[in-house]
Amino acid sequence: MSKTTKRALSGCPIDYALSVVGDGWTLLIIRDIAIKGARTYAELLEGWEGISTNILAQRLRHLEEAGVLEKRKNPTNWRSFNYELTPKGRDLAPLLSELILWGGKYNKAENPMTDTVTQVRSDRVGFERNILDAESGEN
Amino acid sequence: MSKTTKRALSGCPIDYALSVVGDGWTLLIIRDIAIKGARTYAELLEGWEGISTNILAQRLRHLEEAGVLEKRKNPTNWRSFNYELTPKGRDLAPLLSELILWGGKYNKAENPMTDTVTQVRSDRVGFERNILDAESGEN
DNA sequence: CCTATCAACTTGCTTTTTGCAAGCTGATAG
DNA sequence: CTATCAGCTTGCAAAAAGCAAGTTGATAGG
Repeated sequence: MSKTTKRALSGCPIDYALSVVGDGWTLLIIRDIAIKGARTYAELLEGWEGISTNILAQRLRHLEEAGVLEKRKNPTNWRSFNYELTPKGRDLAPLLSELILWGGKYNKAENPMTDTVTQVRSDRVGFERNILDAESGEN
Repeated sequence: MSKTTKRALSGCPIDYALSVVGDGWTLLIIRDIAIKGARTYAELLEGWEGISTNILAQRLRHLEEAGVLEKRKNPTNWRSFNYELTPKGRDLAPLLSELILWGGKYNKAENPMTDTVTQVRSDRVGFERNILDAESGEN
């Protein structure tokens, strides 16, 4: 299923959404940026699940091209870059909410992120505002 | 990224959710059942995007094992089966809403499913109730 | 200048997953 | 006892993911 087959062209909004964020890694990257506060390439590499470096680079490029992320110079470390969500990326906040609620409801494993589930359950609006209102330069 | 690596075990609800519905095809299958009303293997094969038969079989097995789908005999055609959403599967309705809203907002292609986007925008509760209240035997 | 540093990638190769076409299965209608 | 047909399997080629090691390039320190 190549990236630009009938998939994105079917015109179905679900299909379009999945063509942008529908692979196994993309929403974890967005989670790390939106919730965990990861910003640099190195921070994203260290995520809990261990994405490999070539795949991370590829996905970041894809997300930039899709207008979900923006790469900008880190103001304090000249050789580092910050990946930030664009408004389009921040608009994924409600999707994250639903993933957290559904995952929190049905995942029976031990849960280090119980606090996040609890937060979304008790104050979904606040959770999403944290993501939506994130300042990132101008945008 | 095998199906049962650290991914599902990280305890993160997003990670768990993605381990169940996070690949490119799964949510399209759920869309076809929940929205398009597809029920049989053959109907699912004919979806707009053209999933291949071995992958469809694999995904259906995975979704059954995860408790999202249920396979039951078709009452009118003895050699056919119906795939139906379980309560866990129907609980994905809000996730579909968000995908549709996000996809509808940012997809700039021609859009055969504009009606669905419009419906979710104007009556999200009703849209989700259609999925959540679907009768499917006992459940 | 010139060399070491280090964040951010690339590259090359192996393993896994996907895609496609063709074939198998098995209950029943005729 | 044979054809049918929905629902799959199987085999093989192509694409994607995973892993380890190497490359790049601006600058800080000598």
